[in-house]
Amino acid sequence: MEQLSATAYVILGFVRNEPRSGYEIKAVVDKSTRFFWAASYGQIYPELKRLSEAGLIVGADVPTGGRKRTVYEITADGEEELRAWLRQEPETFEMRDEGLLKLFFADALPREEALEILRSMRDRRRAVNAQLQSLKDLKEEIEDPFPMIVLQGGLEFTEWFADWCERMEAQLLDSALDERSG
Amino acid sequence: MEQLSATAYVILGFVRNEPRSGYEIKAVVDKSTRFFWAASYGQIYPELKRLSEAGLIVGADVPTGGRKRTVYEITADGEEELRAWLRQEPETFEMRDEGLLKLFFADALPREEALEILRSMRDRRRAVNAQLQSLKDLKEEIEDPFPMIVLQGGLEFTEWFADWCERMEAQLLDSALDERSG
DNA sequence: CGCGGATATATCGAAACGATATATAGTGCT
DNA sequence: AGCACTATATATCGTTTCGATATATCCGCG
Repeated sequence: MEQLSATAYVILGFVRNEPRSGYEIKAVVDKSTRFFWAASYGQIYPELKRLSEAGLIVGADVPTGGRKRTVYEITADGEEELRAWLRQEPETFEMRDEGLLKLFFADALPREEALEILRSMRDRRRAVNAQLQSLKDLKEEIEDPFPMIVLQGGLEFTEWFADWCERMEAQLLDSALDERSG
Repeated sequence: MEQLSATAYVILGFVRNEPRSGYEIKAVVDKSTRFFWAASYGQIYPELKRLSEAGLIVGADVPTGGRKRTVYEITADGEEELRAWLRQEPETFEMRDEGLLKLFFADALPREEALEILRSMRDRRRAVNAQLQSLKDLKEEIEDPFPMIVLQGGLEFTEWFADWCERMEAQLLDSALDERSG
């Protein structure tokens, strides 16, 4: 069998404990893993077909009134495939941060405008932190601790990053003073 | 004019102070911005053509022996375009971390194997930290402070992340003990 | 009853990824 | 001098992903 994409395992993970439709998978991804692994409809629906053909999930037609709807459950093979993947060393780690990119080239701006980049970055991280906090607030206590650990990591990360921005802003202000006085 | 991609600005930034070929741009990206903004040949060469046609850079044929070679410089228009972009609020922030994704679904594994994910993540962050440290070591003191600030940020981030992995590992071990004793 | 938003699936062009083809230059080894 | 290997340089191409949108039904609210 072809190597599955990480997005395939996102799907396996989310249909593991309860049956879900493609739409529901997209919704739950957007409320949780999106911060470190996003998925679009253009990935999810074709992937559901592939996983179904491979026998790792099974779909059941559960229409809501007259609108057709297919919910998927994981199979025993799918469970095993998911666990096998979880046991492998994580490979992909990618980051795309336009803020860091702008900061990298900030020498092209007057110093005061360069500082503005750091302030934007800080504000953005704080905003995401608030977003994560509201996610945390509406979550009841559950037996599976891992989603909460990851969410807590997101909270600490955004806090750390925002603080780093402030420290760097202060450092740049200090060095500007040094140059003028010394 | 069409909106330029962030990768276009990476190119503008790197040809700003010295003329560079597409190959050299790829090389310098791979040694610096790759950690928060990667670029492939498939983006760079077409983008060089577009930027050249738009008058934001100019190419000069500077062959090495019999091998043709085009190096690009930024124009006054290109400088202005770069600065205008730097002044805009950063938009894109994306992360894809297969480690966090596996951790998120780690309840599907026995607890001991789940901890192994955190150990892998920690090791990986430490390895990247060492990589960044060696980059830092071979860099002489220069007037532009921003690339070094960003590099220092990468060092602190990888350290923070590795430490977080260790803290979470300890926390999971503790809670496992609690369950057994209480 | 009708409007707007949520549910549900599908698709499609544009962009990005990443691997590789092609060709020449330089470097080191025997 | 001959050879292999790596670096330089540009180009391309199939696959994947993004993200926006088309289509259709359902439900709640006024």
